Amino acid sequence: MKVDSIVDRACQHIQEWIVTGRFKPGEQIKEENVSQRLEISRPPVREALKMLEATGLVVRKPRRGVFVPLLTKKDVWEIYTLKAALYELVTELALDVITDRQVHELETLVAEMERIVSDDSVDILEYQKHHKAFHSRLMEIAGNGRLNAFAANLHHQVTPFSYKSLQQKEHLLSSIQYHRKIIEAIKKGDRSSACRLMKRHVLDALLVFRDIQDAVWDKGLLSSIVVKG
Amino acid sequence: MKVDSIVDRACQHIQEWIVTGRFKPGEQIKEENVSQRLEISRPPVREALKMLEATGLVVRKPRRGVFVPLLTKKDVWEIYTLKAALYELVTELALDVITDRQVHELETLVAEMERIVSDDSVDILEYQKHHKAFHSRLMEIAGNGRLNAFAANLHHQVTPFSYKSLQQKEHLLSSIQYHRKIIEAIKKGDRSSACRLMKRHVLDALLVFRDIQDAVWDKGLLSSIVVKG
DNA sequence: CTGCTATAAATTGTATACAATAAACAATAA
DNA sequence: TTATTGTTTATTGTATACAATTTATAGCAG
Repeated sequence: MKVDSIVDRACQHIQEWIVTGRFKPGEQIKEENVSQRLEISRPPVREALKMLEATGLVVRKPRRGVFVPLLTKKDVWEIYTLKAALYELVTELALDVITDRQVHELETLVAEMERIVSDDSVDILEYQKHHKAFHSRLMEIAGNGRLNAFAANLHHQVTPFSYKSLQQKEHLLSSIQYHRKIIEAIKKGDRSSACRLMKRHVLDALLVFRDIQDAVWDKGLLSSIVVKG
Repeated sequence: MKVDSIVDRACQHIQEWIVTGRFKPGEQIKEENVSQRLEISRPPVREALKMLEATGLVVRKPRRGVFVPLLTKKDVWEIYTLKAALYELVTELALDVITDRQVHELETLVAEMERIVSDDSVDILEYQKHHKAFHSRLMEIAGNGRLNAFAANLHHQVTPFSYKSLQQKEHLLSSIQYHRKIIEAIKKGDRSSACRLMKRHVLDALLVFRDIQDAVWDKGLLSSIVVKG
């Protein structure tokens, strides 16, 4: 069995702590703190933080330390503009090579999502599992590892802010509609509709983001992204 | 005056050595080698390599060392597929906010490029300077820092392979046509044409890549990207 | 009581030292 | 001659130690 290096494991742990809110946006991540929790020395922790710094998941203030980024409106605009374009590309690439068998797989996942949502007591974690599986599967079909890495990176950058928001029931009802429509478009072979729906699905998450983090938002910025969908 | 940290400078040096071919694809980058050249100790070199590893500019074989990646056909497909989509987005975003003044700036740059190419003894380095300025300026106008970072990353990943090829005179003649047409489309306000031309311009560089690195190519892979432009 | 300065504590940045692993080579046996 | 095994060497992985800088705090002057 292959085990990751200490640095890789440190990287994963820190990333998880950021994404799940154990390290909160704006908070400093102290090297010794991490090294003590993981029972390793500082150098591997530093290397792990350098990797996260290179991907933008943490920011370093020289001689001050590393911090979980606080996103500005501009940052969120950048991330969602990019994310929308990347997911359009995912859809386009996937549709080039998708098989009937794979379409059926995706359809089954959507059906599962619908079943869970229609249930009286919605199991949100279970829903998220299938939702994640849908997008992972589509990404896998698209078959572009770097596209996957970029998309995952952007996702991680916003997750600390939207982690709880996306668990809200209202958001699920909107989300489910998009997946149903996307599947229908795929089955019809309607490429442009599928891509457009995927883009709007991504930007839909942005709207929830705005509802929660109202303070950092104004509508002007949002509309500049959404109008063209 | 603000000076970069030792790690940042090591990062820049190593990156330059890779891009300009001082470290060749497939070659191992030994930590002590770098630390001696830069007259620093190993830890900052390791941290710099970890950053480059996180962005995919080097690959690490555990307990073996870090190496300049050897790209497969699949890698090149991934990179150019993504790069084309990102540059389409650059064009789209830039056209949302570009001013007449800025259009004129770009036009001037293209005019310079045409002048240089039409000259008897083409100064290729001078051409590249303006070519780079054109794309940098457009990226700047688009105003998405993360998009810029992603595009630069992809660019760095292929440059070790196309560094010399792109200095060929034949490629310039094709390149210049695209820029002229792109500017015309922008001036007409023809968004879709501008985006399509930019996409084809990116993929045009891929064709040169194939001509040089013939051994790793077959035409089937190429056409799967290019057809839809 | 407020503001400034100096000192101390905490944290990052860098260097040195040691451990572990894998590659290279040589020696020996089939 | 060739394959295999043991030894050596080179390189990475990790830990410890020290230097430099920044921030917090306490003391003191106004």
